[in-house]
Amino acid sequence: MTIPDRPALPPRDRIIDAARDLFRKHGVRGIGVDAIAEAADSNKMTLYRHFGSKDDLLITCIEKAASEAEAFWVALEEAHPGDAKAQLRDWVKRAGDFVTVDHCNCELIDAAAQLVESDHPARRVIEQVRRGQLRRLTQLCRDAGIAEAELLVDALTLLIEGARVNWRSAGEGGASTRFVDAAERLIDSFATQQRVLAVG
Amino acid sequence: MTIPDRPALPPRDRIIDAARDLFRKHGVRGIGVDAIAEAADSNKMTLYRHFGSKDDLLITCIEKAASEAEAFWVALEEAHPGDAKAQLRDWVKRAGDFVTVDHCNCELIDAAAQLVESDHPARRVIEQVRRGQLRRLTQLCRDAGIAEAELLVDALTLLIEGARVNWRSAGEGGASTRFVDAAERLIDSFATQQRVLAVG
DNA sequence: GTCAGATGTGACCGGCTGGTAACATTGTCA
DNA sequence: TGACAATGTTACCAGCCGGTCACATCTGAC
Repeated sequence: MTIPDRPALPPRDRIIDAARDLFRKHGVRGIGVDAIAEAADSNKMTLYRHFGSKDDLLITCIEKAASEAEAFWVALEEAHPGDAKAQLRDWVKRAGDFVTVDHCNCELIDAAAQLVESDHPARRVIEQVRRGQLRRLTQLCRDAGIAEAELLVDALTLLIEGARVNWRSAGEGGASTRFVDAAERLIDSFATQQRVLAVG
Repeated sequence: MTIPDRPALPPRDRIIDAARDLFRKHGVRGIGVDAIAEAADSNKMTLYRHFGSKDDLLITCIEKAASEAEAFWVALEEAHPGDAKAQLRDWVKRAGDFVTVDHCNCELIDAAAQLVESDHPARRVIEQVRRGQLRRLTQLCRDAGIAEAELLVDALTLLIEGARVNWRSAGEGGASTRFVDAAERLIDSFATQQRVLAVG
């Protein structure tokens, strides 16, 4: 157990890392603070000195995931400066990895979606992060010349959320590995704008 | 509280109905047997006389949802006898309602997916039900003349699971209302078979 | 009426979990 | 060395929850 490969990290960071990992694997409700502290090679008391409550820890995790998502967009722009179409194509591929690689931090968001009590303090943060992501992706689609950018983004949202859920329940052999293919087809459909009811 | 509009239903059925509703809303982990019994206008003891454990109740709920899904396919065949293309088009529309209407029984399945412990007794049932659904949908696509039926089914799976998750977390205003549009575009794409990398 | 089976009621147990208190340990800086 | 802050350890509390027990109530069949 524990994470012996980064001894230099202070307890607070180790706790956040462990919490993100375990929240992802077991759900927010499925893991206890004791287990988180132990996995972080720390203890419950230190956890509560840094985070006032389990919810507080959860929010911190989400915020860290959000800041990493920020880096995602920066990398996209740096890889294809000024080329929105290339960025969109690259976005699909990276999102595909993002979903199927085990280190998928966004999974935090739907782990937290289990908190159906809509007044949960984490919901606000989650909504804010999600809105930011959607705004950026919509702008990217628009820059890439997609007319109905909002529609495409909604469709891509369904695909990516479905892929995350499916990955967690079905794993390697599941449908989530087809995310990239499906996303590219949708983008094609919106880019060419030729909607015929081909079936029937 | 309680469900006063069906007094004739025996306690066992009321408990199943209440459990499905509450599992859906709060997740399997988020609701207690006491609350289920009370919502069913019954009590915990009667619950445990009919179901050996909470897990047992969960499995019964999933099985009932599965049998209703069976009725779904029967209705589809009756509505368009022998016309696979029409059935596929209708499937999309019905699945769209299925997802966005609050009475979405399939949500049980991903509520149960929170049970990440892979040895949970409900997992077996869930996997079995899911496989059956996929098989039927694949056959329908094939009958409708889709060559790469498995690929299309995987893509539709992602869409529908994403729509369910998104509906729960975002509701009316969310992306899940675009499910039908996205699904039709995907079907078009697979039916016409003309995949050009239109973007870029 | 009465008998049996199903249902309802309240109390209870044990384990887990979020959270706290008190004290011990370590490490660092002067 | 001494002092201080951060961290670790142990024990504990309270509440919730899955599950059980003993007993009361109801209902329909005969």
